[in-house]
Amino acid sequence: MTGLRERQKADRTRRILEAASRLFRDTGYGAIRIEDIANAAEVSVGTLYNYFENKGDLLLAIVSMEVEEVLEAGKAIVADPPPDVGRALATLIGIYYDHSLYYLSKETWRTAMAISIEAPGTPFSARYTELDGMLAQQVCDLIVELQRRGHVRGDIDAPAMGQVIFNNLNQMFIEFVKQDDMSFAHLHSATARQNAPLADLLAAR
Amino acid sequence: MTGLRERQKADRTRRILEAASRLFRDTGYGAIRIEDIANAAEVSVGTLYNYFENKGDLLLAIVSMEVEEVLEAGKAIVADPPPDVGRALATLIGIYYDHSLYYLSKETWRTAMAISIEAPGTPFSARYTELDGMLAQQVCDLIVELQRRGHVRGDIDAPAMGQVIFNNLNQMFIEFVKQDDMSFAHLHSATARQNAPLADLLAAR
DNA sequence: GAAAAGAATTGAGTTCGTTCATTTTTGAAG
DNA sequence: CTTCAAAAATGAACGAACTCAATTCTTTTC
Repeated sequence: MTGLRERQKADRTRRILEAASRLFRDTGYGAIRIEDIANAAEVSVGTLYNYFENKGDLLLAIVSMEVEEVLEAGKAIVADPPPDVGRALATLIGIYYDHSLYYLSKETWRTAMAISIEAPGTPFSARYTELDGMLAQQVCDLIVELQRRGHVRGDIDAPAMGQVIFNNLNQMFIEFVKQDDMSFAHLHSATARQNAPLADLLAAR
Repeated sequence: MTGLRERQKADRTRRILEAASRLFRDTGYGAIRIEDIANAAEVSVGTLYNYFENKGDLLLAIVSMEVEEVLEAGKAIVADPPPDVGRALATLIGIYYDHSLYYLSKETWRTAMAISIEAPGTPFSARYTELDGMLAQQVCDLIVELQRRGHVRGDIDAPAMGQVIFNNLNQMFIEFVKQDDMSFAHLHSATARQNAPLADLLAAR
């Protein structure tokens, strides 16, 4: 049976997440005070801190939900990838990049990534890091799938190469959000150039 | 002529940097208050803010000095690298990694990297980012030098591959500082495994 | 259904980074 | 040496994240 206490808890969590999500999106993480979120969610400041360790952890809870979506979207590519390695990688990475700025601004990404590095022990920071690992795993899975289909050399160390490719796209994404004037097009082309020799290495001849 | 005002300015900068460096090292960035640094440096809080934009920028000024040392140390390797690509990369990366924890703790690195992502516009954040770019350039330089000596294929896109290798080691370093229980040995071996296929790709036959 | 136990909420208080109006110091000009 | 303007230093005040002792609400027990 679902008790009153349990229902109220779930409802408060939802209200806090929705309020924070909307306020962060509309006005930016830095400009919103905890009190603003608490008011909008109709809870007290103290209660908010019963649900989330701190302001940063609340942000990472929101960001994690977005990453979960990206991960889900990536599954389709891994399940049925283009036969060309370069094309397959570009498609998967394209999904990652294109989803990223749909809900979250560069400023929000900067804050989220900064927090995940600075405070890795917090619950949703751990969750975010875990999801990051799952994205890396997905790149590895793509390579393995292409190996299975004979489009990638069988003697390639898929986990190692997948990690390298993921680390590179991750770092490029950091550069991208660090520079407000860097365009999506530039991010895509820079990553494509870097992936070209790697795709060449992977490709079965 | 070097006026009094100029000398006092340089002296205050030095005192602030030395005080902050010592206090951050001894007690950790988070535990030290601006007031503590100001007291130790024998300046007022307001004065400290005339010299550094904020607490984070002061930390990045300190960290940047360490990165400058690493960059300097790397020059020797680029000037006279081992002929084997894998060995050459491992040597250069070894210098980067080994220097890193000599003066600065994992906690300090986490904070510094977080700040450089979150507040990229601050003076010493920009300096730190610039130095990071110079490290990446150094990896590229190493590859070019090995190309020149005939130990790396001439048709390799050195800037692209150098960037990939640097981005990977950078990201691995982030993972390293995020996990307090991750050892140096693990960092080295993971990076070595990832670099193996890349070295293979680069090597002239 | 009353009462006790336990769980969760509350908001005033604390702490610390940062600001800025005022004061002090320095260098230049007469 | 005195005066003046510009530069720099100062620390009290401010704002926002976070805490915690007191209070209120749920659940359980008899």
